[in-house]
Amino acid sequence: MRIIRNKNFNRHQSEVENWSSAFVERCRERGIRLTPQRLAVYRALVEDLTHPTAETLFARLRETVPGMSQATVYRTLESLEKQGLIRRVSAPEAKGRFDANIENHQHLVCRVCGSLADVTLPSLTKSKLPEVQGFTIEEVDVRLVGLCKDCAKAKPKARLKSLRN
Amino acid sequence: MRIIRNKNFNRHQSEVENWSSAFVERCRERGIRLTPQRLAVYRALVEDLTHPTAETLFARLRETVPGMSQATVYRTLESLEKQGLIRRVSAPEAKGRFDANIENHQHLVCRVCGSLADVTLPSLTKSKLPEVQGFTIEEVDVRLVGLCKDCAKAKPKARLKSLRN
DNA sequence: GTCAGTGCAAATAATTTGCAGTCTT
DNA sequence: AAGACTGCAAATTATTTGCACTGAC
Repeated sequence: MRIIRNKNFNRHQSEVENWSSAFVERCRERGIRLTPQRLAVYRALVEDLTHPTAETLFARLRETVPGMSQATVYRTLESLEKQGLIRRVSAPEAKGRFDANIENHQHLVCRVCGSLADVTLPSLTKSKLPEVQGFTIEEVDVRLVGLCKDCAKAKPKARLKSLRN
Repeated sequence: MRIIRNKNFNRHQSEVENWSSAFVERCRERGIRLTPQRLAVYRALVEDLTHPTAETLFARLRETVPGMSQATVYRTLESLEKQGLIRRVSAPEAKGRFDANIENHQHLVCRVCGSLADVTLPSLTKSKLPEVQGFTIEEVDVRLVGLCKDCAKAKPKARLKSLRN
């Protein structure tokens, strides 16, 4: 079982460039208007491997892109998601989290600190889509919920605690 | 591949009774205080198979339980979740959805209408937890995203549309 | 009697929307 | 030039919190 996981929080600059130019190309192909804001939002998402929220992205973008507005970030993320150019990751904490990686992969979610990491489990990824009568499955979204290394170290009895509390 | 799915939106009354008394018992065992409100919230969740939001539950409860407050619903759901007596379902629409069924099962999420249905895929359910270095997996949460029967009928070209839009 | 649980109302957080103006194509 | 996209601010939606009171154990 081979695990692909990024320990760093930022993607390599060269990769960011690749992703961005691929993005520009895809937008052109599809006739999606390419504004500086849109590219900036996409780029910021590509750079950040922590699956940031819309708010987090906005906080960063407002510092680098003069006049960047909250609404634009929200609208852009929504529209890119519709285009299938980015992905929204299911985060049951009622906060949207986004991911520029639209390849099939899974997510590790720490139930203590809420951290979200990518992981690729070939066993899950390669298996074909299951079949369910009366429902057209297009995508399988797998969240592996548990304890990240740090939280496992820090709170070995977290589960017991939470049950008692 | 055996599919277990409920077509009705409400659980059978007799089942509701069973679940409720099991709940009462578990609370007693664990020393969790059993207030009428708490039982009412649990019961309302058991009755409703649509994986309702906190708001939806509150809307119903306020009609039947005099004086039931919003805060209580939110607080109760949160505490029952911590106890592992109910489950929060990952709904990437940034709205919490809950489920009284804590057995291992998967969810069908329609990307058009947002409906959420239970499904049990033995192939996924029976397979043992995957292993990932440096992360303790406690639970695998699988969402099968696609089109429900109604939306597949109504919008056969929904995907194309959304790509264009 | 104790303290976890509750109701109410107000606060905070997260996201969306209206509208006038701007910039991509 | 057309209209998709943006900024700003206000509105809405979702969830949380403080505090005084109540009721389960």
